[in-house]
Amino acid sequence: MSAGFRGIAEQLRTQIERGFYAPGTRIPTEFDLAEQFGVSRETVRRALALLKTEGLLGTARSKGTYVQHPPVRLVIARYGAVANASRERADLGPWETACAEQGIEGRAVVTAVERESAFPAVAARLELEEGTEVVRRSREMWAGDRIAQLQDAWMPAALVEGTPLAGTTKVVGGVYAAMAAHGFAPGHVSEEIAARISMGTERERLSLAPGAWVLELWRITRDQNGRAVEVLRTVANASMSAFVYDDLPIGSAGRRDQVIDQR
Amino acid sequence: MSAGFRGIAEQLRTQIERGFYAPGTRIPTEFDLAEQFGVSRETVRRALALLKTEGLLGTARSKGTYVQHPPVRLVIARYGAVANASRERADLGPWETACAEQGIEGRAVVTAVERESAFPAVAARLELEEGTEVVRRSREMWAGDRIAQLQDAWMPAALVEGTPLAGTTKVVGGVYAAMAAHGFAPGHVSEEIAARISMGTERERLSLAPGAWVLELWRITRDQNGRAVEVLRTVANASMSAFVYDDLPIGSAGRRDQVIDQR
DNA sequence: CAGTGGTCTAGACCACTTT
DNA sequence: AAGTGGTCTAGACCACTGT
Repeated sequence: MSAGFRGIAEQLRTQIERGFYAPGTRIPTEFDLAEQFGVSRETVRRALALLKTEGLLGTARSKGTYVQHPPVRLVIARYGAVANASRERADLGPWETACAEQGIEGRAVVTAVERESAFPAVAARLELEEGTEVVRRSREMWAGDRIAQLQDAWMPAALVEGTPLAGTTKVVGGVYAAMAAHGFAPGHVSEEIAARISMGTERERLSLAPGAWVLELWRITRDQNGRAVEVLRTVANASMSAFVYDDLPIGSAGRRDQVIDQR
Repeated sequence: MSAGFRGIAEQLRTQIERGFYAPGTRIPTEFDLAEQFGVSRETVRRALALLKTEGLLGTARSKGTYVQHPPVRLVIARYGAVANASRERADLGPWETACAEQGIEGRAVVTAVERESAFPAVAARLELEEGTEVVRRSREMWAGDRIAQLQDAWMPAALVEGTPLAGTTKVVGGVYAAMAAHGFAPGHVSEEIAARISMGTERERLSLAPGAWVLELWRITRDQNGRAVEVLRTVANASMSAFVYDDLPIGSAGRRDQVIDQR
């Protein structure tokens, strides 16, 4: 039970959870813990490594090992009444508005708008030939001092040419409104959520530890005629995010069994 | 680049991705790798530990280190047209059907049906006083020889008393049909998806490595009057799962991301 | 029995920060 | 200069597997 580095990790985990070591405070040095537990420093380091991958501890080189604050979970409404809640100021995007409502400073920063060839994952979702020209809008969604999400949106170049959607500036009034104004009003969307290990550049941009996970969400937006007009990929810090689908209607209106759960 | 245990991990990762070490095959022993890279065995072990938390490698005690097969992603339709796809055999539940469509043998096993007091997370979602009596149905969702999901469903005891829903056998025709037959037909559902580190018993039951992540999905089902009649918690192997919401209708009011809560 | 991965040690050097 | 975490080593013993 209490033997080995796993046992040491368990004891430390308990102490953290019970508040003996409070979030933000420093725990004893590796040498001190080694002496305290009567083991070598390497054994302590193995225990600490476990707690680091669990997100309970973080280290600052040459400074010490700190108890991490529990991650702020941004609950992001993807659908439903909540998603249409009050939005007084039209100059603020949904991300900023939402964060503001929670007392978080939210910013959405457009990092790139570029024309490129659709790679397979994008082409398939837009129902285009691979290599067809598309316009990519890349954005960083900030929550406080961290990037919570990276977003890339692709639209067929033929569709957005000459509209503000192909420009590098923020789209005033929102992307969906602009789409509607140019004749391809969104009709419905499909979303897919999966989790995976963070990779290369995104790990740095999201300030994630090696081995930390991300949530990858793909959304396909179709117009009233069912034509795919936009595909959006969101890569989110998994421990900071939750996605909500509110008030999905089921049962009535001739559609039977619309929700498949795992029964 | 090639220095240190991270560099060794990177070289091995590349070799695995390029097929030099194929899925299911054994890689050289730790001693051999140490000699091959000209480092100590401990350094090799640190590199292997990285690849294990990434899910690329697995170890069998006293047998060797093996390249893991890429995880099978079970795409699980939560909503929409896909969820209404062919379902010829009424005796098969949605889980079995979904698995069959992806060429996997799926089974749903009821592991427990018990009466208990609602703990806070359940009581809040069912809008009950904490401690109110509820009936829990626990199930394991198998995909092949592994458990892909653990599910617990709670319903107010007062609602299901005397119906098949309080029984320990599989509910023929589906839970939703049984609910409708007893006067609380489902009207709409809300779902919330988040990711977190796997814990204690669930890690063993899902055959996960320490530090592996799970997706936790909560669904609240409401009847036509908006009363919460069931809450379902699904804990899924994160690397094996994808959740899909198809054909979500967008009102003219628009639908947008929003941060609605913080914890 | 030898082979394999799991654990542990005592000591070393480094890069970096704080005093 | 002292303290701290990051890396690495050479060697040891264990539990378990397969021959």
